[in-house]
Amino acid sequence: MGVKERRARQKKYLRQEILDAATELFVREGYENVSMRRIADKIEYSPTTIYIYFKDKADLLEQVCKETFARLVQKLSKIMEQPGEPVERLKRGLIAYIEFGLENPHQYRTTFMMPIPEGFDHEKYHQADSPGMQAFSFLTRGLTECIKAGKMRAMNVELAAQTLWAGIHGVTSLLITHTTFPWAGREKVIHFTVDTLVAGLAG
Amino acid sequence: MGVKERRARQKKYLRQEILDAATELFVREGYENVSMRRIADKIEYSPTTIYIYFKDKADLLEQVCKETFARLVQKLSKIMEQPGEPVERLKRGLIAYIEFGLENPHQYRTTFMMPIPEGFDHEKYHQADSPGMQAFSFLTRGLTECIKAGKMRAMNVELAAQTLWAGIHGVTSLLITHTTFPWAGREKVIHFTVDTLVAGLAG
DNA sequence: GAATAAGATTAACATTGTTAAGTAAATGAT
DNA sequence: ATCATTTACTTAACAATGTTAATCTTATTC
Repeated sequence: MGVKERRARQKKYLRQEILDAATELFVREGYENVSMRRIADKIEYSPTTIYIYFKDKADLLEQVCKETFARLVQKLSKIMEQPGEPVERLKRGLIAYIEFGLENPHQYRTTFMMPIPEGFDHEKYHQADSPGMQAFSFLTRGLTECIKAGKMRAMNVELAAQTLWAGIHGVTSLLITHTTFPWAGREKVIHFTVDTLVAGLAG
Repeated sequence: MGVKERRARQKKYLRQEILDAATELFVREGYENVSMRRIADKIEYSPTTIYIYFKDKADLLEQVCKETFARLVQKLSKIMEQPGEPVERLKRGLIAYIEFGLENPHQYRTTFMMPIPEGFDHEKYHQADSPGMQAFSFLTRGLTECIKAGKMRAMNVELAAQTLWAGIHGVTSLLITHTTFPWAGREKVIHFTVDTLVAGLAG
């Protein structure tokens, strides 16, 4: 009676295959430049098959981003688990975030830079276990550690974390969007921004 | 023999009328949600007429944004001309930038948050007299004044300005995109970010 | 008044996301 | 084993999009 399970397995397999094809195309050419028909061609199914597994194109993208940001959370986890000076660790986390964004510009753009589609479930989106929120919680935790260790003054941690997020999101998104701007060197800008933010918070 | 001039005037008039219609629709509903046909309907011309005055939809948007950011430059000019303590003036400028972005979210998004279309004239885009670059130059000038007045340590002004831009762009774009995020108060976040950035630079 | 040029329109194309209807095969029930 | 049903998928089509080519209309020029 493993019939149902085999079917479920097959379904899951195709779903993942669609997801992989979509990921590759989205990453390479960007969401807007990839049509449902192109994705379908890639996996050699008809376009409408995708709609059996995903509600629509936006849903497909959402799932792609979910996968990507699970990887970010993992990356940040590893950094935050490491022992050592908490301010340095926080800085490493901030830089890791920025680098991740630059390595996955399309996913970063769609998750953090695109308008949240109307009729979207905001509750769900900002739930504590969503990848975005998990990533954000590294900031508050990192800051709290710094304060506890006496390396930073006491402050409104939530507010400070939001400012940190604004800062690192700012560099990331600008570097992604304005690739041809005469930057004073990508690495330089990244490190100077992180240093400035942390110095500003340390007070 | 004022015929040619009258014609030119009429052409200019219709061009502006298209621009105004497009602006209103873009601002109200966002670039992607406005079709060329809708714009044409609004001014009671056929859709193809727009193509006589503008290369394509992207060009139309570009002109709309140009107009908007001329206004930003004006706003920043006024602030920077005012006398007073240079650090406070710089802060006021930063906050004005953020507020302008929040007041014109669609234009801000399309100018600073959207991928620069391929085959775009980067030379032209990052020319010194483009509105974006003019706005940016307020940062370097503001910083230089602070250093000259001995209120800030000597530093790589270009690099510091880019970090400032990253910071204020970060808050602006995040507040635009993630309206439902549990912010610790918009005003609070804005001011705390500006204060943190400036404090970090002052050193 | 005829020729010419400019301005605006009609019709159409290719492409998009998406849905409704239909088909074929695997599964379940009798 | 046969019939009915569910499942997986496809074909065909729709409505909307940006954009172009061809055409018509109107105004200017000679």
